[in-house]
Formats: sequence, structure tokens, C-alpha cells
Amino acid sequence: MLNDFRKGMGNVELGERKQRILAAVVELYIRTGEPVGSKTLVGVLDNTVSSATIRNEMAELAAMGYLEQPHTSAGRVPTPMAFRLYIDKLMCKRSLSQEDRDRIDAMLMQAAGDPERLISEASEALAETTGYAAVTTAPSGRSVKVKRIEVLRVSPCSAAIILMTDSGILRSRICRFDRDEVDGSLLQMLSRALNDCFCGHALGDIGLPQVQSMAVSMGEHSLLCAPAVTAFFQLVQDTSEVEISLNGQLNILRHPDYDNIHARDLLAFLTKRELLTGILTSMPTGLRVVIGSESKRPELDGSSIIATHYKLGGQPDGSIGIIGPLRMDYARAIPKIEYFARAMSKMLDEIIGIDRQTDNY
Amino acid sequence: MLNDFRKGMGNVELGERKQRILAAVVELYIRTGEPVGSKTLVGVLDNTVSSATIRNEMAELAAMGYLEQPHTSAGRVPTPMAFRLYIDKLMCKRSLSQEDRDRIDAMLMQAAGDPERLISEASEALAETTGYAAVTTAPSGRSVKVKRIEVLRVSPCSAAIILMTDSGILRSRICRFDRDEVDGSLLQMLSRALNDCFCGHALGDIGLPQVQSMAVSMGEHSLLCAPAVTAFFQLVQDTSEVEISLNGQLNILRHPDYDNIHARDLLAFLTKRELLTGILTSMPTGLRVVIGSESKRPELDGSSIIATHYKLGGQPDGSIGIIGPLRMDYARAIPKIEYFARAMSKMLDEIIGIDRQTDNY
DNA sequence: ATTTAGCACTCTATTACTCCGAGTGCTAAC
DNA sequence: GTTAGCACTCGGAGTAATAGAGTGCTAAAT
Repeated sequence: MLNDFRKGMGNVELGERKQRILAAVVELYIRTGEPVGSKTLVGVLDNTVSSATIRNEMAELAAMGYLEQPHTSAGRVPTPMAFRLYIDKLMCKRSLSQEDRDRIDAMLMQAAGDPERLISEASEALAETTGYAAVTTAPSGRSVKVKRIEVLRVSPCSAAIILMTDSGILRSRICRFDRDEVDGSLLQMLSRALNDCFCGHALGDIGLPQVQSMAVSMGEHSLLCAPAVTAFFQLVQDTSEVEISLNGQLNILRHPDYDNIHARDLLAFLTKRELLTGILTSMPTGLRVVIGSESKRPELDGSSIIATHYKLGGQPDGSIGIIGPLRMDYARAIPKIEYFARAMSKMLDEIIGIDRQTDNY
Repeated sequence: MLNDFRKGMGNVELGERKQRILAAVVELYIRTGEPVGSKTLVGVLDNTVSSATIRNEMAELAAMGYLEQPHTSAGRVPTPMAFRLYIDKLMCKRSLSQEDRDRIDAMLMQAAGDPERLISEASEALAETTGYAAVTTAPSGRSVKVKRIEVLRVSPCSAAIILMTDSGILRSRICRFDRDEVDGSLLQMLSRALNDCFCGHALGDIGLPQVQSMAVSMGEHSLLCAPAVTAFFQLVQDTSEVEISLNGQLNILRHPDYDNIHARDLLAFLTKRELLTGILTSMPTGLRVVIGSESKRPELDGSSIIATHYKLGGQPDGSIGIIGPLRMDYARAIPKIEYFARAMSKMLDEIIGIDRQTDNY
């Protein structure tokens, strides 16, 4: 949108050579982290023009807002606007090598079968291959549906409540009754009541009112079952919290772009899971790159987020992405993320998708 | 032990005044992080002696190996040996204020009922109150016993295997059978076989041979059940891994003692959970302080670990502790850790202990 | 009209140097 | 055994000089 605005100012066609220069500046800057001077660029452009010409072009690019100088006698540094253009138009994605694919496949394969594990494993693997911090969210919890609820006795006076969702997740919680001993028929009754009331319902639709009215429906037993009902409610709350997996925070410290303070600020921000999920879930479907200044968060100022959605049964499900300094290696990282999203979608469909269709519960 | 060795060298009695001076140096150094000079100490010792006298004493302490100078004309910095002595003999623990206790109690109370949650909550709370990184290990997984195993159908061709331990932990894993549909009787049979074979056994005793022989005992069904058996085995492996909760890593970055590199090294070390558990579990029972150089790990050189065990039914169970720079506020941190350990022991006994006794499974 | 060479100019990072002050160790007096 | 006094050491702050990278502009070349 900022982009469109600029377009309106007349730089729709940036000129073949300007584009090449800008792309070269961005790439060099990404590689070295240092301002790029005109002489350096002569070589990159195959010595077809002199440094003076490049200087002129760069001066114009600077005037247009794509480049800026840290100080008078330094090279040029790309502005966020330049990154934006580079990512949207100029960049050539580097497709993955076969080794890369194989390695990623191998890493993901370790978690085959367990969706929750898959998500955390993917996050870890992504952090490792990219060298940035990776973040992955599980399917937005509130829309997940209850598939079944089980109540198992654990000791004479306590029971485990087990919640199964249609996304293949299992969660449990132990509750203790106020009596010395609770008989099996009560647990059975409880189990039946829970299933009758909540099977097929989205977790987000199960609130305190619903749970309470269910408790009331148990009549004389409702009081005795109160601890179990509370536990069930907490279980639903827990499960509907969007699960989020964050890995490779250390990679941030490794990056020279982050000094101690900035690294700390960013890491502090990353520990606030709600904020992170907020940003990720509010992003439009498809690959999306958020450059520091674009997100409103000051903590993310020197950083970029690249993320996309993976799918389940063709529908967008959770997000997977990375967070790193502004000068990330977008050309390599983006294809990796896309590959991860595809691979995860495929694996998830294998694990869950089929069941979903064949099931008639 | 190093201590004993030094004692043999003749400084058993360090002299009242030397002790006071050393303690003061350590405490000042802990507070400021800067070398301590003789003039500063005059005030601390109530102006009873002159700086020259203190200089003499300090020279002797330096000769004994308790103090050293970063350079000729700087104050003195305590050596690890001095910290050792300070912690073992000189320090006055600062007991917790009532507010502190209340706050800690409140934080732990949030997790009442769920042992796993209690552990992670305690870790978080400890990190927060001390301002260092906190680490907590759950009961050593291998000695935990299987209490019960449940097999629940999840879809026509997949099932969840649920493992309950006597430490109150519930873990589950989903497995998929190679057929389109598996009938309930098979699942029941599987459940019975698993329970017969493994109930009451320690997780550490359940290895591949045991699991395989159990599979064989299922005769004609063993092939069909293979995925479930594999899943069960993995479940046992997972569950017997010592769970470890690490919090407040960011606090390390906040500490001026750690520059970017050292912080990174330490944090990298902390992510290697096996190493961390290794150190924690190998520590003798009771409160223990490991000063940087004492652990053989070079990554821990500038850091200290303070840890103790919490108990379950009177027996040492897991560990809880903190990791921070050498110049931690031991006098305050140690009582806090001890309080956490006591509080956790109590809560765990309430949750689990009673069940263990009354159960007759 | 564009491109290029040449040059003056600007600004930073580096190095060398000086100086200040904190703190010591030693000696001699108390 | 303690203290005052003093010479000495050494790191850190501040300053000045220097080198170098890179620019912008002008005038010539294509």
C-alpha cells in the first residue's frame, strides 16, 4: 500500500538499470551488513558502467527513498522501502537443493504420526536450516472441534479427563473429587454427559455458561462432579489456546545486527506468546513478509517476519515462519518456508485428513 | 574439598577481622561488580581501622588466594575460592519476607493439582523472583512406575495409547493401524496385554526386548498390533526422559557480567538439556552451589549454579535451582530456592503422596 | 543527452599521546 | 600491631592527528 502510493509518484518503471543496481545494493547489504559504495557495484554489474554513473543512479534512488546514507561519506544502505520492493519484485528466489529437501524431509519424518510433535519439530528444523528464529502455530484452537471425551479413574478419588479433538490432539487433566471414593457409575455418567453435550462442538463455543448448564443437567450429582466439571473447563481453555512453538532464539544472538539490547528486546517480545500469535494469525493467507517498521510494534523495528500458512484438507490451518534481522537472506529463506509449509500440509493430511473424511462420529 | 585442602595449608582460622573484610569484599563485589578498594572498606567496617591496615590484611588475603587484582592499581576481586568460603561459612542468609512468601505461594497455587504444571510454574516463578535463570527437573523419569495403560479408539483405524504413571503424569500417543478398520476386541486385548506386562514396572525397565516379547505374546495379533506396540515403546521413551523446565533465560542477557558472547555460550549450553540434567541429577542431595570453575564445563566458567532437591514422600525427587553469574546474590537466592523446594515438596505430597498410599492397584 | 574522469570535500574510524585519579606497597613513625 | 605519608603503577578518558572510503560536482568525452 505504501508501495502503491509511491507508484503513484511516478516510479512505476524504475528503469532496468536502476532495478539491477537496487537489487545489487540490497543483496550486498544483506551479505555484508555494511553500506554499499559505488565502486563495489561496478564489478557486480559486469564493469559495463563506471562508478560515476552508478553514483548518479544511486543519488536518484536515494532521492526516491530507496537508499540512504548513514553519513555523508559512507556508502548507501537500503531503506525498508527498498527491501519491500526487493522482496516483491526484484528478488530471485533460490530454489532448494535436493540435499536441503532431503534433510528437511528427514527431520520432519521423525515426527510423523503426531501432529503436535510435527509442529514443534518443524519449527526446530526451520530454525536450524535458516539460521534464524522460527515460530510455528498450531491450528487455531478455538475452531477445533471436540471429537470425544473420556473419563478414566486414576485413584479411588481422582480421575483423568481426556479430550480428543478432530485435529488429532489429545489433552488430559487430572481432577480430584471431594470424597474418599467415587464409584465407576458416576464416572460413566459424567463421561456420557460430557460427550452428549460437547461432542462436535468447537472449543471456542464451550464457555462457562455451557459447562455450567451441563453440570446442572446432571441433577443430584452435579455437586459431586463439580471438580471434574471445573477440570474439564480448564482443559478446554488450555486446549483452545493457540499452541505456538518457538525455536532458535539463540540464532538471534548470533547475528551481529543485534546488539545486546536489541536482542534482549526482541527476545522479550518473543516470549509474549499472545502478541506473537496475534501477529501471525492476523496475517493474510499465503506468504507474507512483514518488514520491521511495517508492524506497529516498536520491538520489531529492526526485524522482519516471514511467514506463511500450512494447510489441512486444503484449508489454511496454522502458520509457520521465521523472525530475523531486516537483512535476512530472503531469497533463500522464503523458498525454505514454503517448502516446509507444503511438506507439513502433506504430512498433516496423511495423519488426520483421511480420518476426518472417513469418520462418522 | 578444595576447601579442605586449603585448610591444611594453615588458614583454618582466618581471623575474625580477615573474615569480616573478606565477606565485605565479596558482598560489595556482588553488589557493584567492580574491584573493591581499601578505602571503601573502611566505612563498611565502622571506621574502626584505617585503610592501611585493611590494605595489609587484603595483601595477606591475596597471598592466600582469596583475592586478586585485575591490574596493579585496581581494587581487589574475590576469587572463586573466596566465593566458596563466603557461601560455606561467611554468608548470612537473608530470610524471606512475608510478602515474598505470599507471592511465591500465590504463584505456585496457580498450578495446584497438576504436577507437571507445578514444576514449570515453579521454575517460572523462581526465575522471576530471583532475577536469574531457573531450572527445574521433574522426577527422574526412569524410576517412575507405570500405573495404568489405556487404549482408546480414535478413528476406525487409529487409537490413542494413554500411559499413566504413579507420579501422576499422563501421556498419550496416537497410532495408526495398517488396516482400514480395527475392531474393538483387538484394542481390548491389546490394552489387557499391555497392562498385564507393564503395570507396576519402572519406565527404565521397559526396553525394546520387553516390548517385543510382549508383542510376541499376542500371538496371531502381534503383527497387526505392531504400530501400537511401537507407539507404546516411543511413549515410554518419551515419558522416561527427565522432564526439565528452563525459565528466565532473558535474565541472563540482562546481567552486565555477560557480554554477548558469554551470554550466548551459556544459553547455548542451557539448551542442551541432557548436559543440564546431567549436572543437576549428579549433584548430592541437599542444597549445593557449584561455582563456575568447579564444574568441569568451560561454558559455565563465569557462572554459578545453586540447586537443591525437592521431595516426594520424604524422598528426593527432582531438582530446582538457578543459574547466574558468579556474583549472584547468594544470601537472598539460597533461601528462596530452599523455600521453593519446601513448598513444592508439600504440594506434591498433597497431590500425589496420598494417592500412592491409598492405592492398591 | 548520457557517460566518464578528475578532484575537492566530508566524515568516520584508527592510532598515538597525554593526563588524571584510584589504588597499591612500602617505609617510618606512633 | 597500627597508621600516616608518599612514590609508583596502570587503566580509562579525552584530545589531536591521520588515513581512507565514498560522495557530489564540474567539465570533457562519447
